[in-house]
Amino acid sequence: MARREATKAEILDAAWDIVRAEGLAALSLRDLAKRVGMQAPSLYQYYDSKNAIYDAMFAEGNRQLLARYTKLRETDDPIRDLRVGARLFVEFCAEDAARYQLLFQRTIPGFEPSPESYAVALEVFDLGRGRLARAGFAEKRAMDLWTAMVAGLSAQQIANDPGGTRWLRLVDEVVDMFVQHMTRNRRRP
Amino acid sequence: MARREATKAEILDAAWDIVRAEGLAALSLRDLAKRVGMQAPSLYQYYDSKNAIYDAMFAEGNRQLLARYTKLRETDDPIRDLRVGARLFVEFCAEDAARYQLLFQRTIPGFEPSPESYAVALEVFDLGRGRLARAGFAEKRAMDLWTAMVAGLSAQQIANDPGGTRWLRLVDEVVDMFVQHMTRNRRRP
DNA sequence: GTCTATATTTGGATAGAC
DNA sequence: GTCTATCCAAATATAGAC
Repeated sequence: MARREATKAEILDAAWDIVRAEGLAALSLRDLAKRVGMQAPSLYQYYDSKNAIYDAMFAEGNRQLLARYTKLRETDDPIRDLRVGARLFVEFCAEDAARYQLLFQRTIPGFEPSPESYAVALEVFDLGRGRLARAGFAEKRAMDLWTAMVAGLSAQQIANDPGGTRWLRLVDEVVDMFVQHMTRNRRRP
Repeated sequence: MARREATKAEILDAAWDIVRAEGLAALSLRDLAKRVGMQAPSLYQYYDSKNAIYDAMFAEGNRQLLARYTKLRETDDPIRDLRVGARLFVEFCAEDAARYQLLFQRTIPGFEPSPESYAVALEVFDLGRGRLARAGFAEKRAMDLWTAMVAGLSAQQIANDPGGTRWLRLVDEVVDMFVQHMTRNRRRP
């Protein structure tokens, strides 16, 4: 039935509302049920446990990110694509701190994503790696450097200027710095 | 009495043991009391609340970091000092994920550091800013770029290679990349 | 200063009626 | 499929005896 899927989606939406307002760790089944007009035990008709809800949120967040990435069409300027992609990522992180915490930090004791959900996260990662390789940076070291810089911009933006653009507007500069550095040091021991 | 201070320190040590083993959010007064051989209510003789314990841990963590920084004596090569300082920071973060979470992320609902504890964190920040200025990078933009890169290396090291050196060993390269970039783009609009 | 006892709240999860 | 009732566990915090 589509009805069931609609209810599951409604529950997830309410869960996002709660974690955005109260913090990721503050999610409780009672609050969640109240918000969708149910009693708490009824939630178990839709999700097997609280962690199953976190897991569905994890997968959904990664699918959102994947959707934005795939919507970006590649141009004939892969460096420009890198800038756009990096900006997309930092914006995605900055617009929802709770989601960022769920997707990229491991702060909920006892929760870890299921293999199926984690597969979506891997897809995102591989897509990013592909874009980077297409720009000429296929080595593992390049990808490690790249992820560190994008992660750092995101972390600082969220932690020290939520809602602002203080680190977001450094994205282009960082990408250029990276590209120049990697180009200059190409193929050296 | 020094006895009281010794007991407070013992409690803090036990709290660090717990969060390192179980996660920052998994700290409970019952477990903590058991570990120091008390009943839970007795802890209130030493700390007013659970958040007061988090607060003391926050201050202690920052004092540890500050101590390591001040132990680094400045040389006549400020760029080299930057490398050493950045490595120190990433190592400090990587060696204790729970401490990193407490000091640099805001994941405990309802906890925020007291002004006194936060003052220590500011001291750390100012010290880093001073080192960076001494190397010739005094602009706010430079500091923002710098913190993003160091934070990114730390975050990736903790999240994706705990106990390893995969991002730690990129520190020197990142510092050089930063220095070359900032030097090249110096004094431009 | 430490304890026992307990208040109070909150939470995840299950049983079983309807 | 939703509810009520409840279980069970865990948690912070307080009161008051010793």
